[in-house]
Amino acid sequence: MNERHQARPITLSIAAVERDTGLTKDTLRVWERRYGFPTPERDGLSERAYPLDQVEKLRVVKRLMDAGHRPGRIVGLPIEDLLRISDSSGGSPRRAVDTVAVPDLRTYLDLVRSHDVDAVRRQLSQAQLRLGLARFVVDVVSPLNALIGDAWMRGHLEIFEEHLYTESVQVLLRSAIDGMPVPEMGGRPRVLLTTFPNETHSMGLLMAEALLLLEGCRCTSLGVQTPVWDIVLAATALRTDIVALAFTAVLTPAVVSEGLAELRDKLPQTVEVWAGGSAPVLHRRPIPAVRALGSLSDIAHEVRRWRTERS
Amino acid sequence: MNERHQARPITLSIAAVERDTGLTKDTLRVWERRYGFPTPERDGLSERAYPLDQVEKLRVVKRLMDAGHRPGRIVGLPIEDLLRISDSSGGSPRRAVDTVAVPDLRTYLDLVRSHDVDAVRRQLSQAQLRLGLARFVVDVVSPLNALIGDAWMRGHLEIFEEHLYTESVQVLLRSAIDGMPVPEMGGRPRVLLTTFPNETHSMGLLMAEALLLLEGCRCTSLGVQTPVWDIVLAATALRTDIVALAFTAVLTPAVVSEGLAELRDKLPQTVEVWAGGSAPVLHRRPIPAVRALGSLSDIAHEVRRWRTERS
DNA sequence: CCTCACCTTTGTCTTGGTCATAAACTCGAT
DNA sequence: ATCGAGTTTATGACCAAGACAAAGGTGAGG
Repeated sequence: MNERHQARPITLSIAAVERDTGLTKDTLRVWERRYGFPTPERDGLSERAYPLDQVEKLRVVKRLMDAGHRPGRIVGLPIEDLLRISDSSGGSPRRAVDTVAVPDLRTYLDLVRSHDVDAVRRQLSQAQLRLGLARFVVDVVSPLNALIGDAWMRGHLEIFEEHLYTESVQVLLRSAIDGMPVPEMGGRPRVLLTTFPNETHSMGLLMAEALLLLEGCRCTSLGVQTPVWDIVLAATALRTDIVALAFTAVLTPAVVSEGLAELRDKLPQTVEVWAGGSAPVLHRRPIPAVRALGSLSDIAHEVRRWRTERS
Repeated sequence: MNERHQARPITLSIAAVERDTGLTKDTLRVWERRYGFPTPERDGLSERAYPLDQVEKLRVVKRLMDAGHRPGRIVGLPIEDLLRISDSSGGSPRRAVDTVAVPDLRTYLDLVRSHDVDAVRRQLSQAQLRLGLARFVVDVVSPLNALIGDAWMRGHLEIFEEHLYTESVQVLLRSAIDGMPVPEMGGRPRVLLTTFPNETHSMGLLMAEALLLLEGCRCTSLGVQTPVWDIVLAATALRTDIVALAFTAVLTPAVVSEGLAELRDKLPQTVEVWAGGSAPVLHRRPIPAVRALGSLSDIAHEVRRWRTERS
């Protein structure tokens, strides 16, 4: 074969960068105009061609913006500075989990990097049995997601490795959910799980569903990407008590806030809205009558509160 | 409550229409200029606001385009004509399945519309046990997907109803896959399953995985949206024999063709590429050394062919 | 310390243009 | 009539520059 074979592409089109970074074409162009970054080359006929290192920096910038930084202040900085900021601020506020029962998360990372899917699943499965499903989700899966996401952003992990990990965890969680005893027919609360349009990450839904089932809730998942109006229709049709939404940082703060406000407005007062996940807006700007859950472990408390209030 | 409560939105922004129809903002604007359709109103300050009926027509037009029609010829037609065309051409070429063993698909549709999730799952589960997994996938799930998609496109089904159906089927398929005996360690072929970026439908992957497992293949799914280069990396790392891709009509023909050609180019010759699903390009424009599977039932034949050739 | 008014930053939408590519068409030769 | 080559048309992605609303930040006055 010639040298084209196995040749990794060295530049990406604007559409590809939009896919990879989550920054729209409009934004990419306007940054170039305003901040002088990125500075794509031009291909055969004068279309933007982004070198890989710039795409990587864009990913880091996006991650920092999701954490609350503003582009004007950070796009000019060299990537080392960005990573330093990412380390110091984003850090890991929660620490000191039971390090005896919870093996070092880095072992999982290494296992993923070894591409031994079976070993990853075995190790995860063992952890789940050892810790129980609730602790497994809260103390292993959730922080591991963060660790994997971070490693990916820094280029320490290939996308397909991240996919292998995600797929393994999801298979395990679904299997655990599938195997759990279904709460009795009249069980309450009835929870409807979904995400907003453009939010394609279903892992949060799975983790929440597992924890809700452990609390004896009846769960119905709509999967991802349900428009607000359809959430309302579904909640009504299914006589839902609680609508639980999962968020990552893919949606803009405005979309999240407006969506939640609109949903809150269109749902009957008796239906609660819970929002959780890693989107920082949820806690920076609380929406009236929407409960922002700061962490997965809040789910159990909230379910008990709900039951108390309705009894 | 005031009249805002439970008020369905009557127009959509251009971004919302892009989401709902799969037509890009650029395309929507250029159609307006060239063909005089759609004709969005303008909101408070001169931004396009698309009435719902126009969005519905856009969905139908998109569906027809996916079936090979060209926009210039059809955007001018009234929606009734479009639906008629859709009926006659798209029709249902495959018929006369065993109507004794396979209950009328419309029963499922009615069940979905009744919002009784448990009943839907029960009915599907019974069908799976009655027919066996292979026939269930090929004769029930696959045509039912088409039926549901069609009903949704015509506005006979709410989005959330479609989500309820999808979720039910996926839970069932995953559970079936989970419960199947894992082929022995050395089992071949080893198949890698995934989709291209922007292709978020995982149902095709699940159906394929079920059928492949029934043939004794060792499957690894990367989930959806894997970039071409990462598919190559994964195939190499996992010593894959076959890369199986699933397509719907969300990706443009160009993206599909180029992606497959690029993938084919970067993979070792010894690794086969299989492509399946409802994207019409696959069969209109064959890609060298890529096997386009016309239907799910081809999977079994192809696996046997592979084994014969390698023995 | 809170609040309101003002300024700055930022992303999305706007118009109107260029261009490569694929489909459709034309026409001559077999 | 059928095929193939060359030409025209249709189509969607990209581009530039500008406008503007909304969110974020700042400072003065209570």
